[in-house]
Amino acid sequence: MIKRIKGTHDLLPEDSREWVALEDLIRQIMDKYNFYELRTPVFENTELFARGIGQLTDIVSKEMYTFLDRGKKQITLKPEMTAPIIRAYLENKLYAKSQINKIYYIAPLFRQENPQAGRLRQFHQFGAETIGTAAPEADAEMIDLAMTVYDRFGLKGLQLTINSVGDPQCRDPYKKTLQDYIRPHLHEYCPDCQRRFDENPMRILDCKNEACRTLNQQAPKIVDNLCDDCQAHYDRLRDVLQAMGRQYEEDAYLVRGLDYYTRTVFEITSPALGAQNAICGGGRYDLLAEELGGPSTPAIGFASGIERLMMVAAEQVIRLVKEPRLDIFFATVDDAARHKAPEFLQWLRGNGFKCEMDFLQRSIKAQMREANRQNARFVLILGEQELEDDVLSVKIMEQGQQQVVARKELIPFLNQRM
RNA sequence: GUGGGUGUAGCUCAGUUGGUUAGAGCACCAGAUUGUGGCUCUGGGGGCCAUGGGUUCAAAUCCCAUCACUCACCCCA
Repeated sequence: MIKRIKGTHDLLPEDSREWVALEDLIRQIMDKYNFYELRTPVFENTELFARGIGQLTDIVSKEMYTFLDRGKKQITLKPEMTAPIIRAYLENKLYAKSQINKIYYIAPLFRQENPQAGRLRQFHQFGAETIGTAAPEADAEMIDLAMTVYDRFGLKGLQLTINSVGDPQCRDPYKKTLQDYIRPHLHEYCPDCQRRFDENPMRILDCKNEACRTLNQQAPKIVDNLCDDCQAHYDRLRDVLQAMGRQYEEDAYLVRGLDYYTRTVFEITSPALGAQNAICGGGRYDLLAEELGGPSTPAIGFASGIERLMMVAAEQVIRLVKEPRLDIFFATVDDAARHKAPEFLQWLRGNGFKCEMDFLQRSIKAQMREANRQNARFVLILGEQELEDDVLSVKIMEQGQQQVVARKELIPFLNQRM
C-alpha cells in the first residue's frame, strides 16, 4: 500500500472542521485590523530564499525542498512566507498603490527536517506583514494582532517574549564586543557554538546547552548596546504594549534564526507543547526589501504555526465547532419508497434542511440506528402506507414521538420544531 | 544527518520463565418487534502478531537485519 510521505499529514474530516473554523476566525480578526490576504505560489525560484532568508541559516543550507524543473530551473517549495510576500510586493509594485500595505496569509510550507512533535515537513502558518513603515506602533499592533487571535481562539497560558536585535549600525560593533567576550572561553563552548562564533555569534546567546548558558551569564547584552534610534524604537514599543495591557517578558538572549531581522524580535510560546514550544515568531526586517532588489522598505511581520496551535487547543480541550448533526434522516421501508427518496431529499435540501438517506438497503431498524448515530433531529419514514396517503411519518428523535404529516404541511411542521 | 522508544483486530491495549486453537474494552454487524434509534441482554464477523532471516522439538515472546511510526538533538512555526 502506498503511504503518505514522512512528515506529512492527512487532515481528516473530523479535524478539518476545526481548521476551517480557526481560519474563519483568523480572517475575521485580520479584517478588523485592516489586513488583506495575499496568496503566492507554492514554489519560487530558489534564489529568493537563498538571498532573503540567508545562505547560512539552517532553512536554506539543509532544509529546503529544491529541485530542477524540466527547463533546468532551480525551484524551491516555499519554506516560509515573508520572502515570497516581499517578492510579490515588489514585483506587483504595491508600494505605488499605497504607502503602507498590510498583508496576511494562510499557507502550507515545506521543510525537509526530521519530524517530531510540532514539526512536520509540510506544515501550515498564518501570518501578517505590515510593509512600508518603521513606526514602533506597527510592531505593537503586530504583536497585539497575534495575541488577539490566540485570545479569541481561547488559548491560555501563553508567554510573550520580546527583544531588540538592533540594526547594522549598532549590531556590527556589538558582535565584535560579544566575540571579544567569548573568545577567551571559546574552547569551553559546545561545538555548535564554536561554529556559530564566526557565522552568527548572537545565536550563541540562545544556545540551550548548560555550559554555554553559564558562560553567557556575564556576556554583554545587545539591549545595553543599542544605538539611539533603536533604543527609542524599543522604548516606544514597550510603552505601547504596556498601554494595551499586553504582558510581556524581555529576553536579551532571544535571537531569531533568520538573517533579515532588525530591531524588534518576538516569540510566543506555550508550556502545553513539547520541545517545539513556539507557536509564533516574528520581528522587524527593514533591510529585506532592499536585499531582494527593491527600494528600501521597512517592514514587520510574524508567522504562526497552525498545527502547533491545534496541539495547544487539543491539550486545553478547546473546540470552536460543535459535533455536526443531521436535520433529517430519510428512512425508506421498501423499494418503492427508496425510489422516491432522492427527489424528497432534493426538495428538503432546497428548503434548507441537512439531509441523508440510506444507500445500503438496510432494515428500518438499522436506518434508525444510523439516524441516531448521526444525531438526526428528525427521521422521515416513507413506506407503503405513507406513499398511498401522500404523507410522511415524522419521528422527533429527542422526544421519541412520531406523527403522520401531510406532504404539503411538512416544511412548516419541521421549521416550527427546528 | 545522529540518538532513544514503539510496532499484536478499525481504535486503545493485555499476552506469564518460549508451550495447545492469540485475548479484552470500545467500534462494527445481526437477533431479543410484523415498519422504529439510544439503555440492556444474546450471538457474530474481523489478526501472515510490521517485514525478512536465524536459534529451538516449539517463537507474538529470544537474536540479527530492514522498514515504518514516534520522541529528542541541530534548528525552527
